[in-house]
Amino acid sequence: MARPTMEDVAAKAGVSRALVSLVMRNAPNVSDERRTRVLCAAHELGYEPHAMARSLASRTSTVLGVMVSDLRNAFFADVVEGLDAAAEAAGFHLILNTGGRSPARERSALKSLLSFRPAGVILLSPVVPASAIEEAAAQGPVVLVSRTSRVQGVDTVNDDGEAGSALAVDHLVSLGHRRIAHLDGGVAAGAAARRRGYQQAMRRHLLHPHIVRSEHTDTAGEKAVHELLGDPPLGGLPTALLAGNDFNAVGAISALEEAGLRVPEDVSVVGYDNTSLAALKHISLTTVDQPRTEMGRLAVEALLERVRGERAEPVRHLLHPSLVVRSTTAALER
Amino acid sequence: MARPTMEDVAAKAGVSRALVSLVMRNAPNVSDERRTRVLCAAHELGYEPHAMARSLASRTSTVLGVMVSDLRNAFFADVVEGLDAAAEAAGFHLILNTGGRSPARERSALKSLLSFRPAGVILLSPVVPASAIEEAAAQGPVVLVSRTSRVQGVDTVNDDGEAGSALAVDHLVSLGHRRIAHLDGGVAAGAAARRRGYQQAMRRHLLHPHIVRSEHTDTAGEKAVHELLGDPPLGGLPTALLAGNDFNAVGAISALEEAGLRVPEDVSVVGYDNTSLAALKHISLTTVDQPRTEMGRLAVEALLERVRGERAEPVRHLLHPSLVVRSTTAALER
DNA sequence: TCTATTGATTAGAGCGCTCCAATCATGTAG
DNA sequence: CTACATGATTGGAGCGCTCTAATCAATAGA
Repeated sequence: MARPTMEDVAAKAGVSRALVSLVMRNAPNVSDERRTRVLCAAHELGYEPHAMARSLASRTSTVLGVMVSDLRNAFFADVVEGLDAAAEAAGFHLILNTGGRSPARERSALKSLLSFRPAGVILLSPVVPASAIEEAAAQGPVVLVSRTSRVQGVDTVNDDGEAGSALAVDHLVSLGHRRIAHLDGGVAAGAAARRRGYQQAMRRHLLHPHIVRSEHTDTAGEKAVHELLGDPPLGGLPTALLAGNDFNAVGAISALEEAGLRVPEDVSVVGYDNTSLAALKHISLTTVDQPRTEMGRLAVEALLERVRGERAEPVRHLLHPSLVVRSTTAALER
Repeated sequence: MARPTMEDVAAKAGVSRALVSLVMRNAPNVSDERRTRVLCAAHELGYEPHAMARSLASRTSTVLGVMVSDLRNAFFADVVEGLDAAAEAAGFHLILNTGGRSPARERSALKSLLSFRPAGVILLSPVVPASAIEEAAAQGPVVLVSRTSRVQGVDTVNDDGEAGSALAVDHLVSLGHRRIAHLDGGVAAGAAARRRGYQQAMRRHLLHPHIVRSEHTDTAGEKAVHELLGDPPLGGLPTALLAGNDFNAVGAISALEEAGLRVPEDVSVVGYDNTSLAALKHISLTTVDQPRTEMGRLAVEALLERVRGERAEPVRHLLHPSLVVRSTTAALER
């Protein structure tokens, strides 16, 4: 026997299908007597409304399309948690895709999401061209996370990479450091902002920026330190390092220690992302924390504001990171 | 203007709605001439079929409900990646929920998923009682990942925790170790199997198991080592440790090193899970790897076999882990 | 007494699609 | 030629629901 429908409940409760519909949406103007009768019948039959039929008939959707470029990245997994919590609280559901950082796959993933006519779409660090985003935006509200874009009518939620780097530099300067190098994340998402923030902060303190091209991996961090030690900048070896992310920082630390330099006594190191890695006592890395779950929450909030028609102008959230000071930074010994 | 419907495409192409439907499902027995005409019209209008309407009309679903107990756990994030890849390849979509390890929240999350009448449901390490799983199973196929259950008609996909521990113990024994302790994961999911596997493997080698109650965190690993050092077992301090997971192992290592013991020269340590942590050169932890993405793939496969009616008997996949030997284990020096 | 007024209830159309059965072309054998 | 396949095309019902407008009952006002 198939799952019961509204018709079955109506028959059992001896009312019309429309009344059942009203009760299921707990509309006002239904007598208590009928309401309980319908509710009982529904319960006895194990009836649950059919979300898709409801969506089709009401021409509204409770589904939010989410495309994640890479779920393996703990950052996005955390954002999705925030997304889900906020969506659930508002009675919405997530339909989720991964794009694998391939424009072609992401494009088809996006198309796939749109075929469900979601209330809106949230894209986490997409690599698709702006045109694809524009197309999606023509179908409904779009929120971009960890990606900026000037597409009309698209909201964005980003972490303020510049501010994060500034926070780190300020911290190091306050500890007396003046020769601070940056191990940069290359083309990785967000790396440009971090680099910019570093440069600006250094100039603000009237210090010379020194950037070593690197990547967001521990081996790249090691390699960068080797380069630095092999070919020190004019002013001498840096006394502090701002790594592109935590993995890079850990690599840098192990290379420093191998070279006989102590962290933080000889060199201070700051990471970025506050991954679970950084929190390990064994590593205890000073790092920049981004409010990841909060980013998810804000993304849903922005989307729902549009869905509800409460706002039409685009909003661009730039979230403030915070510095988590642990044991890899110390005052400069003179 | 609203999104175009099949009707619009039919009008534009000068054919009936039914023909458009046939073309969209690329059914046979449609003349090439009409097919291209419909396809052109659809393309010009930017028409895409409405997945929910399609689902409602065809009484079939391309949606798989997925409930994840905790997405922040990298293990599940990886499984979801596998899930998504397999689902996409088969033309299915994921609708995803998180349960936050709370039975109440999970229950409502599950209900929520079922309201979409998915083709089936996949639960990742759910904490809901068997009755809830039974209810879900009454509505359609259910696959359990990282949770065993004897519920009728439910498939399960698990990593073989016993085999993993055995692998680790065998490795240590082959290196000459005989006093091997286990830092156990307590009530964490999967910990019991790992403990069992350790005990069985030790007995098989005619060795005395020694279990230290611990948890899946680095601080717990440290604490466990302190206990071990403060109150050594009868036969003397262990020369090798099998930790409950990688975090625990890292904590154990730092406690050992603090106590002046070298890893692996004095004590070998094996982790479990092969997290990104273990792969860091700085840590380079020997650990047990579970085929996470593969687990996701198998879960979808099992589900779709049921959906397609290819199988009725329950299947219980037990995936074989493998040992990743890195630098925290070495032959016992005598 | 009759008409408004209000609140509770329901019939019926329709959301965008699929699917069955019916129809309409063709060609092919009798 | 007619009869009959065979393949291409279409009308129309219906998936499970919502929503508008209509209906009905009950009370209040004149």
